[in-house]
Amino acid sequence: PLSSAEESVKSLGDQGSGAGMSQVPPREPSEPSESQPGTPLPVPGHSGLSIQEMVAMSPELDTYVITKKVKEVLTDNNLGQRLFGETILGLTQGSVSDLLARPKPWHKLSLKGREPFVRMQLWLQDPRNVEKLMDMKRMEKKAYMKRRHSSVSESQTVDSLSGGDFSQGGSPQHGLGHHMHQQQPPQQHLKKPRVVLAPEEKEALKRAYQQKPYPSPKTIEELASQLNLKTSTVINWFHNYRSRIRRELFIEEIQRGEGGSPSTRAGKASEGDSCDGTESDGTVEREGGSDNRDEGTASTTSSTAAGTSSHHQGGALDSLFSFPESGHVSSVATTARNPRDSSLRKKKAANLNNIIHRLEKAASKDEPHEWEF
DNA sequence: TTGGAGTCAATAAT
DNA sequence: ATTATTGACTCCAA
Repeated sequence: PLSSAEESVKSLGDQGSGAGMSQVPPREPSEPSESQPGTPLPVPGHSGLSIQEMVAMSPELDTYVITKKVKEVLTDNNLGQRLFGETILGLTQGSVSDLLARPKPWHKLSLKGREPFVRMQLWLQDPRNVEKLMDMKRMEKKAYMKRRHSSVSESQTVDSLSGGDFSQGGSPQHGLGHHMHQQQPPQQHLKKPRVVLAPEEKEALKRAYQQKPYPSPKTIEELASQLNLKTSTVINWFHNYRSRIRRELFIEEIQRGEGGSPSTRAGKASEGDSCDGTESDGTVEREGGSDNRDEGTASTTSSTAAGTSSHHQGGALDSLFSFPESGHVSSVATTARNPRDSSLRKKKAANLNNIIHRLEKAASKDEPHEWEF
């Protein structure tokens, strides 16, 4: 019943005040050459504007609703993330999985980050797209079967013909930028063993993170040697961890107010919370009764009413002084009260440290600089 | 250079 | 077979 896939992305204000015309890329849809700036994926039918343009004009989209719907459609039709991702979004399976499972709220996305969601929205718009994908799936299977058959009975591989098949769809839109090192030829070299951190190492890193989300190069070196890891690995770990923690905060922000049914408590006691007393958690966590919320400064109140959400207009002020994080320092300290889910509190604390880090960094700069909130 | 955003792609887990 | 996880890499802005 509750479908209403948000608003469409149509209706374009034309060139009312449209600055310059679209520069006609002298590039003819020639061969499978890599178009750099243009539109990698054809983008369904829509007028001739690139997705980039559409993304720029797109109204606010509810990424949560969109991914929910996409997941539903994919499973209902037995369509995999790989095919969907490569064909519709121009992304790999892993990226699709991540995107569908943990979509960041629209206002936190960069122009680039919004692209996949606009594509999904467009895709959902026309049911015929599902049919098309299913057809492709069939074709792939057929080709696969054929290949398997010929390989056993016939030694000859006519790949040369390269009937083009579907593969040309345009997945390699990633074009430049992936000219990894060597590996193609019979290079008996080695494929990077792919570092896999042991659970204990991760624990140690997390502990270090709690203490210092932004370790100095000195600290990083120490950690690296102590854990016997490459410095770059430690650096990458911190980059990734910060980034992923941040995203979880966004998600919790969205889920808040999840009406619906008293489904299974998404408690998800993840993170072992290996609190080794080292907490040093300066976060106050008084147990306040009322849970007063958005004061004059309404934080992103995603009225994620289960389903048929109409048009939530407001919001405009949300991302106002949107530092990487939303919410205000004071808010964080105050809101940290929420007995259940100590991990949430921990994350908020990390978030606070994050902000503090920035403030200190900025404060140490030459000029007294002023905060432009 | 540092940090953030997006992804890739190997490999874990279902 | 698919989907989930995650270290590393590219691109960018400050």
